[in-house]
Amino acid sequence: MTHMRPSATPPDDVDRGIPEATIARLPIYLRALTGLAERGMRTASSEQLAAATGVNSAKLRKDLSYLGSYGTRGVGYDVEYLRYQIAREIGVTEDWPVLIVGIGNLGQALSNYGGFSSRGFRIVALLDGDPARVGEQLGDLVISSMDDLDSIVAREAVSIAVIATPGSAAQGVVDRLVAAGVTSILNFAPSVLTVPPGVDVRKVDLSIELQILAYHEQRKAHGGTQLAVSDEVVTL
Amino acid sequence: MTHMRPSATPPDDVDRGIPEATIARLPIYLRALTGLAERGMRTASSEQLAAATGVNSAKLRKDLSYLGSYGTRGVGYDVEYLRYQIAREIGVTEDWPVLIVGIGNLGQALSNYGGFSSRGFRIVALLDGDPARVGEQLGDLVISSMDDLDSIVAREAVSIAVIATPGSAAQGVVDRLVAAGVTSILNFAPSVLTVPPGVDVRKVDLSIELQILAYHEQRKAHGGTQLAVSDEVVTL
DNA sequence: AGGAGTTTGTGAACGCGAGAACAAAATCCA
DNA sequence: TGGATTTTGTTCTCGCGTTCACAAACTCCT
Ligand SMILES: NC(=O)c1ccc[n+]([C@@H]2O[C@H](COP(=O)([O-])OP(=O)(O)OC[C@H]3O[C@@H](n4cnc5c(N)ncnc54)[C@H](O)[C@@H]3O)[C@@H](O)[C@H]2O)c1
Ligand SMILES: NC(=O)c1ccc[n+]([C@@H]2O[C@H](COP(=O)([O-])OP(=O)(O)OC[C@H]3O[C@@H](n4cnc5c(N)ncnc54)[C@H](O)[C@@H]3O)[C@@H](O)[C@H]2O)c1
Repeated sequence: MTHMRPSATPPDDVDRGIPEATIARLPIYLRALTGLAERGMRTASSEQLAAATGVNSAKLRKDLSYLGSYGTRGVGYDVEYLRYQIAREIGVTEDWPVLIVGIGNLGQALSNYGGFSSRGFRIVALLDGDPARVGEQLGDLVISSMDDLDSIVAREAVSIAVIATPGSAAQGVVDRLVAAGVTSILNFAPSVLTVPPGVDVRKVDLSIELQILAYHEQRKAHGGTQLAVSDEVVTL
Repeated sequence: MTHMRPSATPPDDVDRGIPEATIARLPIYLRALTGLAERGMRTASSEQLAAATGVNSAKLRKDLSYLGSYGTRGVGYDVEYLRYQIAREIGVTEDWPVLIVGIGNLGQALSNYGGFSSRGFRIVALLDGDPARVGEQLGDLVISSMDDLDSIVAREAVSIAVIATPGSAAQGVVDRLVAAGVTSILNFAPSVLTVPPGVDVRKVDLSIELQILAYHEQRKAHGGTQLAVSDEVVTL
């Protein structure tokens, strides 16, 4: 998908390229604004938003400036207006249909979770490879067979799917999802997925998160650099 | 915790500061090495590891070089030896005791998950604020009351905890965890947590992940920059 | 109307991480 | 033994993201 404009050199134009790091923070701002709106706040300064989100206020202002000049100097941002603008930028003014594959421990927890609907997503189907599970009722939905994948994706216009199968099954499932037309995937299985260009994969790996915590925890225990300058190993 | 060595200026010494980005990848290498070892592979080159992890081989070599010179030029890395060295660096040669607070949909899925034990963690307690849930058996464990938090943390020497309560309860739970002596927290609740210095918090937010996917998905649908140079809106 | 106070939007400096490229070190083979 | 081959460890460069700092823009009060 290397689409490049004819005259390449000049970085003219309304460069619509919002930095990836900013995009990852927009949902945080969105959530904070929703919270502020619920508490009746009409406007909010970048400092207030910074306090509510834990993001540095200058960084927050720069992030918002990528969307346009939606603030008023001396006043701040209109909470409701900014909330809508961010939702529009992210693309969650309407709900996205989402499909979950692998209805085990985790898949079940996800399908029971009510928080997605208020954040721009609607779970439209649950799929599992185990024939014994197919037909089982779970909330409003019934678990479907993998055989129905293509028809479901087509009927519901699904472009986002969640994988909660064991790691060994994940690549096979991805391939089928991609073949069915899914182009965005959230992967909970601990495996490296290969997808064709144009398909996005994000992964959530709880073991990795814990291991990162463990690393820092270990450092805390061992107190600084042991083999450093003579400074008794204190081991607090 | 602003501990700084007397003579500040020269960056001499065995600078034990491994970049955060590297630390986040070590668990990926660890998992890949475990997989390769299971398939009987004795040595692996950086290219092979790169293929198995989806990480650029140069980046991978640089990451590993922070741990020491564990490779052999012309040969590669000894799989078992490197696996152990990484596990040691992360701090998962022994299991860390972990405690989960909030045994709802998600907390239950986590406590049923078998994958943690093989990756350096052992769930030692489940806590819930709902008195009706206390005493309920769940696998090997029984749900404890929040009143037992301090004694459990002390008895099991817990330093890592997982929060899976509703967002509204999260800050209160964190405060209690910190007071009990927990210094690393993995948070699933969609709220910004405030903790004293010395305490690490990592968050996992599924809605945010989905929203990031939605953003890119929206871009795919609208085909490039619409208001750009005259170049018919193609909308593939 | 005008000055004091507030807050945004952004230019500029800086630091970190990614990746290319290559010299050094080890193996293999004749 | 020595040259070809493989692969690591590291240097160098570049781009992105963070942060500071401040002028511009707006409100409020007198
Ligand atoms: N449960 C957790 O808390 C947790 C934590 C971290 C990571 N994970 C990861 O999430 C994934 C799911 O975990 P889980 O505990 O829910 O596992 P699980 O075994 O409870 O559920 C897996 C489900 O996937 C289905 N499945 C298997 N192969 C399939 C296929 N080819 N096509 C469609 N469906 C298939 C199974 O029938 C089962 O229902 C795993 O990869 C696990 O490593 C889970
Ligand atoms: N379930 C999911 O798939 C999912 C997905 C994304 C995010 N989350 C988030 O994870 C968290 C848990 O989700 P869930 O679906 O398991 O919720 P849940 O309502 O099913 O479970 C929450 C549990 O926390 C307990 N609890 C409430 N207040 C408490 C307190 N003060 N102290 C101790 N325990 C307390 C409740 O008794 C309950 O058992 C929520 O913050 C949710 O937003 C969940």
